[in-house]
Amino acid sequence: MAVRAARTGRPSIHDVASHAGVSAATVSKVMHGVTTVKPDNVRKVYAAVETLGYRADPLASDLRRAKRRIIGAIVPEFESEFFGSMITELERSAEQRGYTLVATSSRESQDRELELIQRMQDWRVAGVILAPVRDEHGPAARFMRENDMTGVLIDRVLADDSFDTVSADSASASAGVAAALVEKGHRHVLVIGLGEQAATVRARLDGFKAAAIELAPDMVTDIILSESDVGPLRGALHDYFSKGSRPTAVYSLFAKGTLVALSEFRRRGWRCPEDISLVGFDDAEWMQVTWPTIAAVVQPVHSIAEQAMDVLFGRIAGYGGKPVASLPKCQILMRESVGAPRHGPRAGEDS
Amino acid sequence: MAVRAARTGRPSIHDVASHAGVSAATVSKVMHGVTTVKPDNVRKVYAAVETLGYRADPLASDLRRAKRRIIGAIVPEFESEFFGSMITELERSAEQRGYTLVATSSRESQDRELELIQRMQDWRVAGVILAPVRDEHGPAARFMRENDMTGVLIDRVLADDSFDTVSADSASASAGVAAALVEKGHRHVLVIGLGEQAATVRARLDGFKAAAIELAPDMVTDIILSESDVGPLRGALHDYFSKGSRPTAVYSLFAKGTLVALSEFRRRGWRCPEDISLVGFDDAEWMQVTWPTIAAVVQPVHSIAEQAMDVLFGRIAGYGGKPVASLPKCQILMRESVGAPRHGPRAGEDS
DNA sequence: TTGAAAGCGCTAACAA
DNA sequence: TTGTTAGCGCTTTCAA
Repeated sequence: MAVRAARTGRPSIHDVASHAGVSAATVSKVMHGVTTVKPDNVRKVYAAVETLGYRADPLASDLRRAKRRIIGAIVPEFESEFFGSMITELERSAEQRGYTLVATSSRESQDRELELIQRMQDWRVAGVILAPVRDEHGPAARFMRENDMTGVLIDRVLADDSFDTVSADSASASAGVAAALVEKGHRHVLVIGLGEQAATVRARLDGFKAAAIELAPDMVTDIILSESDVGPLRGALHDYFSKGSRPTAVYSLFAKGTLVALSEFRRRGWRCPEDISLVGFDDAEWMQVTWPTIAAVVQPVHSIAEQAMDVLFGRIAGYGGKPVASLPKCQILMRESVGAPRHGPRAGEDS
Repeated sequence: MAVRAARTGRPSIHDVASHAGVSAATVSKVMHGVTTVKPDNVRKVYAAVETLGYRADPLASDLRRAKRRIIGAIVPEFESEFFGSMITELERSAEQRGYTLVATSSRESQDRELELIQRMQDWRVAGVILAPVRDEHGPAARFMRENDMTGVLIDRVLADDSFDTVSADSASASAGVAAALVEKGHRHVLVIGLGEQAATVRARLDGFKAAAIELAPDMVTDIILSESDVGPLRGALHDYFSKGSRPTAVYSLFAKGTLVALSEFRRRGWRCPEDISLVGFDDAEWMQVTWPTIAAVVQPVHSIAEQAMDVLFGRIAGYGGKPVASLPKCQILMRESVGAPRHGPRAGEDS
């Protein structure tokens, strides 16, 4: 009796069957807890499983059932704390339900985003969590629509009428930032963002402007949106200050922007918050240990992941209601980098 | 003629076959570029593929070939820049060779590490890149050995005689740090690390001590190793300073330690580098934009990933030589957080 | 309560 | 040059 299959070197369900003196079908039943198997056979099967070290091949099993217990995830990058913890949470949640998460990175490329969603489709994943590069109208989302894929859109998205969406309530977070800045006395704020992230930029910008105007009608809001990449933003920001613009605070709509702003301040010898205040989207561990500590909008990563998976598995189970749009709230951590505006020239400036 | 398969809703190879008026085998041949197919049939198959939007199911294909074009990766966490870029690089490299990377996180747990490697085995992946929680003797590596899995160990590992290993040359990097600190005039350095990461801690520590003693025989090296977690380290570090120890520099052997050190300095009102110098393993984007900029050892992420994948695919291709141990070099960025030791009491200290 | 048979989507051997 | 046949490892009727 061959104890091991010839090809893979691992015992198959047939090896277990012959070892236990039953059929493969019976083994399958035992493995799935079907109760109509004679107790004696159940025992024999378990014994065989034990001695052979048998473990089912989930992919072969999925093939037959025509339903893969795999959830695909596509995020714009792996390098940030935000998406890193997002993947961690999604993975945990998927595994809790007996699924495996296959996480991929679009590396901020819409072309790659499309390739990835196609691969997910090729893999016949049960569902997809897509964090698009730009917004809910990107190529991947379109592909999902055209191919009736089941999935949920997260992060850089607004409400959509084909898919459920979950994203931080950027608008209200921005309103909170505006309120905090106004309260400190700021009346001239520079907002920087990435135009590429169409969905969220709009919400964050509108939320800020609306609240600012309401709370301080004399508020001046400058805006720098870099279309494609972070590089141009760096230049635009430098030009902006070089032309003499002197906002008392900068609000960055995305994580890298906060770094770009800090870098520009450093270049000019400006200190936070003495010379200029700074607050940005996305918290990071380092922000609470540096000098100064950096004020940040904390996105509810856990809630986003949890809610996204909840509705995704609802859809997988066949729920057919209209798409829902969730907007879990952010938290604002006003740290040292935000102070009252100073009067008079900054460090390194002539009168 | 049924254009779509009943079960998955997607056309199968048989749909293409009947649509093109050939057999499934012929379609398969065309898809694989076999040249013994009549040009006319090639054209017909392509046409059918086009109109049906056919794409092969890679998992079904792999099942039959008894070889999955999947590489599994297990890293301790997704949240750090280091492992984030590592996954990005591994993914890129795997895809270049026509494989899909399935990345998972052990969340710094050895139990989970074992479960994950078992799942990789269940999935019959072609190979595994394992970044163990602790070292090359962990449960996952043992499982790989016992089950003849093909894989490569990276990061927190030393040379191994079952598996190829790739990790940054921690010892020489630490020697470089020692040299730089000695050169600045430091003669009392505190080194902090995580005992849990047995493999790298040893190399980094030994490298530092050896070089320090050689370059400055009067060097005093204090060491705090927190066994399990970062939490205890925080306490130990606080106690250490509270007891009056006054090194002029701190060298952190791991990324989080750098944050813990900064946090402790902040708590005491000490400034870098005026009151104490700081240098740590692992660079991060924020380190070059904060005040002060933080000195760091930059690990060669790209090289590690590239070399690991090179040797992994060599093994997959059947190469049977003895395991190799690669040690790509680190780069040391000595930034503002490292200065000459000051004389006299620090800020906030009596006498 | 069981197992033979069929088949998920694909590929590989072989005969024609 | 092609199609038939026989599976990969598993599940699922369905007849016994």
